[in-house]
Parts: sequence; structure tokens; C-alpha cells
Amino acid sequence: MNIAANIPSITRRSLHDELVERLRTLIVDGTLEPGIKVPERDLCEQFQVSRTPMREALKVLAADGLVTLTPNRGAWVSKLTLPELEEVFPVMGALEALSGELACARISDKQIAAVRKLHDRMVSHYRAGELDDYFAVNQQIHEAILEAADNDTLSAQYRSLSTRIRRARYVANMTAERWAQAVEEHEQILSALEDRDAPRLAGILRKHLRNKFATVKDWLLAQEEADA
Amino acid sequence: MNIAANIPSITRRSLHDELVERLRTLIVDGTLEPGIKVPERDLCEQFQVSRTPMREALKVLAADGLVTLTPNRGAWVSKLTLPELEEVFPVMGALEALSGELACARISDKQIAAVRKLHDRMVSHYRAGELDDYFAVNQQIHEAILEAADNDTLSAQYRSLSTRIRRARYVANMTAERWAQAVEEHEQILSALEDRDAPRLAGILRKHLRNKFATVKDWLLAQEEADA
DNA sequence: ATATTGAATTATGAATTCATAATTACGTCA
DNA sequence: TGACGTAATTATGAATTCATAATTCAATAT
Repeated sequence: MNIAANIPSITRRSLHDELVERLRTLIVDGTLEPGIKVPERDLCEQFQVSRTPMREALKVLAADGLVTLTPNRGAWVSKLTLPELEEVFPVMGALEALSGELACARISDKQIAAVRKLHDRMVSHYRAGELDDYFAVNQQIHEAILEAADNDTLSAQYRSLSTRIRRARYVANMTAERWAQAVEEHEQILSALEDRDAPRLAGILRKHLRNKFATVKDWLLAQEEADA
Repeated sequence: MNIAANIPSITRRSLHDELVERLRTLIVDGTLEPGIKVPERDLCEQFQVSRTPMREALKVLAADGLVTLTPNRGAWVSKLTLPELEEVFPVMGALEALSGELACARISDKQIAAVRKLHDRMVSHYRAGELDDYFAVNQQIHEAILEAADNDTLSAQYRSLSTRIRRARYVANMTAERWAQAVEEHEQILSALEDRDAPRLAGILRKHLRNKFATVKDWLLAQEEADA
């Protein structure tokens, strides 16, 4: 008996689940551009699967808002529009503020130390002008706060929205001032978290997100300009 | 020439879409009891469709949290557990508070008058002891505030969570005191809305939901008691 | 040349079929 | 009698097939 051969089969997820994740990644990282049509046939060839699991995956992504399905017309990668952005941000703000509040109540000293570590690393990336690394660690910090909040429902809702807007790769367009401001806000976030000051943290996170929104908005307007 | 642009597109819904809605209704109204297994075959016979669209529908409902899918094991109607409830409520609280804030900023006098009308009707149902009618109008009020907030993303997120907990038919078990308190809170909601006092409305909605939570929690504990 | 119509092509919606994993039923042995 | 292992059954995962709607494109008329 070949044990090694059986191990992958234990870990094996359904094809459809795998596809949801892979497609989501492709959409978020921009490989599948917003607005383009994604014919089932092409996707199936790309991933070497039949249409059945692919269609199931597309349905799920459509429910999540990343893909738009029109009956008998097929699937498109959803486009991020300004009105949509203006809708999503207040909701994300409310969720992020809540994550801060819950985190303050529940976060352990150890977890705070971990966030502090991430924060310091992020700052050094900032000083080195390493935008991509900065952005990656930044994401990790928000994820860590979310995890400290210890609420899967909240995490799921937040991530769903976060994914939708992350398609706008706004960091690449952040100005020096905005970047400096973002780092400054992160100092305050850390401070509030270390004090476990829930209202203060909630307020800062909300403000932080408003500034993010401004950046994304500028990027989006520039995009639309370019399209026209 | 584009005539079609102004005409509501002919509503030829896909079978799968129809199924999502029908199944969701069955789950929310309790016909499909939480915890039971729902074999594809049975559902397909029930609705006289093949497995393909049914499976797509189940995937979507699973992404929405109403159904739990286990690879190669099939589908179960998700059970509402206390830990889940404790997760969902703070999130709903944040979303409902936001809906109040946005509504205050955007609601028209006409819309306020409409909510007032609903409110008065709700109170008369309360006085008449008509629980079901009371509950129906109550829902309409929250929907009206949500609509006034004019944010589809918020609405979608809120409704998703609302649907998940609505399976607990808590109103049927509301005590006289709790009911009176709920009505009193609704008076305050109306007052804050008519004053367009966003922070006050947000606060009351949060409080209102906390009380709802207490009611649902009692019901759920009673259920678990009954199961054991 | 342009617009319109209708056949040909292509893509999607849904049912069916095939493959495989999970469950159940049964028989054997302690 | 009960536990174990194996065969039979059932249910699910995925591919294929069939039906139908949408699109393309060419032919015709204006």
C-alpha cells in the first residue's frame, strides 16, 4: 500500500471550491480585468475542468459580487464603480470600527505584541519606500485585529467587502503625503490598541478608512479618465 | 436606437435563481428545519428539476450560510447556535446603527411620514395584541430605514444576517415586558428619525437590537433545553 | 453604402450519464 | 450476542450530452 499516494486524497477539496478560490485570486490581483467577459469555455480550458464545477464556482462568485451573471448571456468580471465604492466604504468603516471595539475587549498581551511587531516592520518598509511590502504587512495588521476580534461572521463580511475594493490597486498610486498620513494613523491605531481604548480605536479606524477611500477614489477617477 | 434601455428587461429567471429564492424561503419559514439533512435527490423530486440547477442553488445558499455542505457527504440546513448568534448580533448592530446614521442624513420628509404611518400601525397591532401583524410591520419599518439609507451594499449585508437569525421565530416567544419595551424603543427610534439625530438614532437602534438579542437567546436556550 | 433579415454559429441552461466516495446491510467469527 | 470486515447500495462529484437562447455574419433590398 502506498500511503503517500492517499494523503492528497484526504486533503482533497471539491473542484468547485478550489475554483472559487483560484478565480477570486485572479480577479483580485487583476489578471482578470474588471469589465471583461469570461466565457465558461475559456475558463474551463484554462483550468482543465468541465463546465459543471466552473458554473457552480461562478454562481458563488456572483453571489459575492465579484462576477456579474446575466441569464443566457454569460459572466463578466464586475466593474468597480464610484457609486459602488461610495456604498462599500461606509459599511467597511462600520465593520472595521466594530472589529476594533471587539479586539480591544478581547485581545491578549501576546497578540498586541504581535501586532506591534507587524507595525514596526511596516514602518521600516515605509522608511525604505518598499510599497508592496508595506501594503502586505498593512493587510496583515488589519487581519490581526480582525482575528483578535474573534468573530467569524464579522471577518467574513469584512473580507467580502475588502476583496471587492482591493481590485483597485490603490497603493500603487498613493502620494507621499497620503502615505505619511496613513503611517501616522497606524501609530494611533497601535496606541489605542495597546491602551485597549475601544472608542478611540474605533474612531481612528473609521478615519483611517475614510482616507483610504479618498485614495481609492482618486485612483478610480484617474482610471475612468484614462478609459475615456 | 435603443428601446430596450428603458423597458424593464423581460424577467426570464434562471431555474437556479428561482431555486435559491424558494429554498431560502423554506429555510427561513422553518419548513426545512435547522439541522436536518437535505439530500439533493429529495429536493429535486420536490421541485421537479434535475440535480444541476439544484446543486448550483445549494452552493449559493452555502456561501450565504443558510446551508452547510460537507464534501461527499451532502447538504444540511445550517443550525442556529448560540455562539453563532453571539457573533451575528454585534455585526447586525453595527450595520443597523449605520443604516440609522445614513438614513438621518438622507431621508425625505415624505419618507419620514411613511415610517410614522407604519409606526402608528405597528402600535395599534401591539395594542390589539396581534403579534404576527406587529412583527410584519416591525420588519417593514426596519426595511424602510434601510431603504432611506440608500445603500444597496449595506442592505444586502444586513439582509443576509437578518435572514440567518430570522429562522429563530423569536416574536412568538416575546414576553409582555419585552414587547412593551420594544414598542417604547420604537417610539424613540421614530423620535430620533424625525429629528434626524443620527448619533441618537444609531444608539437606540443598537440598544434595540441588544434587547432583541436577549429575546432570541432565551428562545434558543429553551429550544436546546427541549432538544435535550 | 447601409440597414435589415434570417441562417449558421456559438454560448449558455439544464438533464443525463458516468465515476467515486460514503453509508448501509449482511455475514462471519470470536 | 456483538464486533469486525466486506459486499451492496446509495449519494455525491464531475463530465458529457442535449436543448435553447444569443450572437455573428452573410445575403438581400433599399
